[in-house]
Amino acid sequence: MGTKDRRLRERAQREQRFLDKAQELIQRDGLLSLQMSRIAEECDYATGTLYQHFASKEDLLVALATRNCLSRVDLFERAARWHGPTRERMLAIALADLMVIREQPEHFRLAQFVLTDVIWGAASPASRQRSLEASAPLSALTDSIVMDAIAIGDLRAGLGLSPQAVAIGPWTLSLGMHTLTQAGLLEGLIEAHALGDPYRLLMKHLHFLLNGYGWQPLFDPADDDALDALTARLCREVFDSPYPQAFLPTAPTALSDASRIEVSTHD
Amino acid sequence: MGTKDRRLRERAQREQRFLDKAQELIQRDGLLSLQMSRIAEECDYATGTLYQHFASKEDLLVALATRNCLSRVDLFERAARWHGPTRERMLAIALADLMVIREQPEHFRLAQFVLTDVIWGAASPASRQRSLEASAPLSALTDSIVMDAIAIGDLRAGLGLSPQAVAIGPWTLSLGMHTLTQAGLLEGLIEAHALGDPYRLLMKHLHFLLNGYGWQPLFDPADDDALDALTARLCREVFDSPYPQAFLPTAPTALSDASRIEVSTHD
DNA sequence: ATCGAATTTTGAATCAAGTTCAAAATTTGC
DNA sequence: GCAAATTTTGAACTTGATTCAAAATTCGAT
Repeated sequence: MGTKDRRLRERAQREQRFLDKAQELIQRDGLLSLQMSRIAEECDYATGTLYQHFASKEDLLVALATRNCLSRVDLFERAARWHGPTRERMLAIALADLMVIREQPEHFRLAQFVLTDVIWGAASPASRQRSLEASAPLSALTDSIVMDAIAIGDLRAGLGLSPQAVAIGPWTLSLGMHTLTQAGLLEGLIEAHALGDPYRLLMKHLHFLLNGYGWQPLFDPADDDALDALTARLCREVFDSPYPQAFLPTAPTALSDASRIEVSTHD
Repeated sequence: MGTKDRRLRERAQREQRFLDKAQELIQRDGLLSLQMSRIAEECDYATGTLYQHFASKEDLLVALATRNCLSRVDLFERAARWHGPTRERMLAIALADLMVIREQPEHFRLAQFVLTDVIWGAASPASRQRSLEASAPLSALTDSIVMDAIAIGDLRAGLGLSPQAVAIGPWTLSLGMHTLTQAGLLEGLIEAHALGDPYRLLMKHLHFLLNGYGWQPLFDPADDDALDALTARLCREVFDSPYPQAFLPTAPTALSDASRIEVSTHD
């Protein structure tokens, strides 16, 4: 029954092509102007065929976000399985996230859009389920770091929290910072108050949080040089990746009127 | 020239009515099924009249989110101007956020949706500007708490960060946690690992973060009773509000299979 | 009070996409 | 080689945002 297999394989390939094309169109024209008929057309298929794969536009978006999620697993694995101090492994996870976002900001915007109840709620339960399953490995990896840290003694057992509950802290901190950054909500603040690069800011806050947990060895985020050195080393040793330009402290520009406080949306 | 004034006032009133109705419809049928024509119709106006106020549906949504933001200012002010330790005032800000979200989860979902580049990008620059301005007072209030803390000595000056940069930490932590919670992404984890209420979890992580800053007086988040006592006291003293049910530790239910890790979407 | 200009309101018409589905094309099993 | 089963097609349908010419209202001056 090789024929059956072949057809299934071809079908799966086509699905990937659709997703590739969707990705491409989003990258080119933005999420806003993504059209189902366009995706099909540019793949030389009829619209109806596209609907054979995805029950709705929302479903397609969720599927795309899910695939993006899966594509991140290997990067996270490198971070989690790296042979280094547990605290640095946790930072490496955040760094992995960060690298992806810098390379492909649309991935994050899509994920953000998909998490919206408008989209999430309109997607089919099956798509949602698949999406949830795709992210399980990612949280499992971060959880394992916390467990290692407790086992080794880098992290005082307990804290009154399960390992999973601890892992949620850095996760939410990153998520929140990325959300603000992507929305451009920090730009006003950054200019007005010379906050420096938002990702550098994220790394600092992560260190503060880890310090708060008492995660050994403690680190002083105020020491910019040490922060740079550590971040650069992790990029190199864990990811063979150059130290991201974006992290360098912003060149001191002429400060604009400090009374101008620009932004937020506190919820 | 009272006539001109009256017309302007009436116009503004009508705009509020439109927003009220939009809010109501969202609450009733969800953001997904909000229709422009419906809003107009239920206010006994023609669709075109609605478009006299809002250039597009996106504009209306941004305007609504902006108004919600403004409505929160007084709550934040109570927190920021409360006569208590700076650390507790900062917690009160987070608590204010939390109370709003529990009372009106749609407010948060709307804000989340609006921050999406699909909506934000489609809104008019004027709407965006107004929205940014509306949130400035909120960040100004939190910033002022940080500045007070530094002035009093509760927070070691510096940390290598400006007051604004410090304030961004708790903000992002809250934002991220709310995002996960709203999306229902924690539900699987919570059941599987008995995390307890997500908002209780948020309060704990906030304490860890503040401890990480060295914000005096330090607090041990592992002490559930003390956490409850503190949270309850703040609710009462700052907001005259009863201690939210939701904060109580979840009743120990039969734990489901601990190997089942359900969720995430790490970005 | 009345008239014509200016402004505002109206809602049917327009337009844009997402979605469907009956007909056409293709594949399968015999 | 053929009929049943499956898949593909894309024009038609549907929904809902947006527009805009006509109708109604307000205004300012006489």
